[in-house]
Amino acid sequence: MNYWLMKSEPDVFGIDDLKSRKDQTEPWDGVRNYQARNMMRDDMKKGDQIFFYHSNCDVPGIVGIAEVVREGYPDHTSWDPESKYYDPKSNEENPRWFMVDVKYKKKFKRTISLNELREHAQVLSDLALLRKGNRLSINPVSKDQWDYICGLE
DNA sequence: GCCAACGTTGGC
DNA sequence: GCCAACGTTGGC
Repeated sequence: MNYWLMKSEPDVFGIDDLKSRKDQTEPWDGVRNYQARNMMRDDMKKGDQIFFYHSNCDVPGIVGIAEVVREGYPDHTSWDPESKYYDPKSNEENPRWFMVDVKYKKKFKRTISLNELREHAQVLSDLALLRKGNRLSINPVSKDQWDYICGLE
């Protein structure tokens, strides 16, 4: 099993939004970055665990856990001209962008903030999230990192 | 709102 | 293939 961290802006779609969705499940659409696409298309498997990260907000940090419930499939918003994620270079015959479905698992009692994670830089030195200039919306997390961060709650 | 870091685009 | 210009991300 693999572990991931996925960023989302709580003003747009936060963990409470995921929890209140039908089946507590949502397609992770709108990702328009090739590295992130490749991870969703090739690497994220059913049952993989996900840290749900809130970005661009008062206290950025990990707020809970989700799970991959459907593996990579074409992101149909990419060929919908009405969608804000529309990409004229993508179409149904030759989809350029992919997504996975994620399901709510739990919300942490408190936010494990980016600042707090930085305080553990000794242990989490390889955490992609903490690397300078990291803007990837999906990051791999090792099992050790996963267990350690879960222990912080 | 600012700005550093990074990705993408397109002319050459 | 280079690189300047531009757009986006995301912390602060």
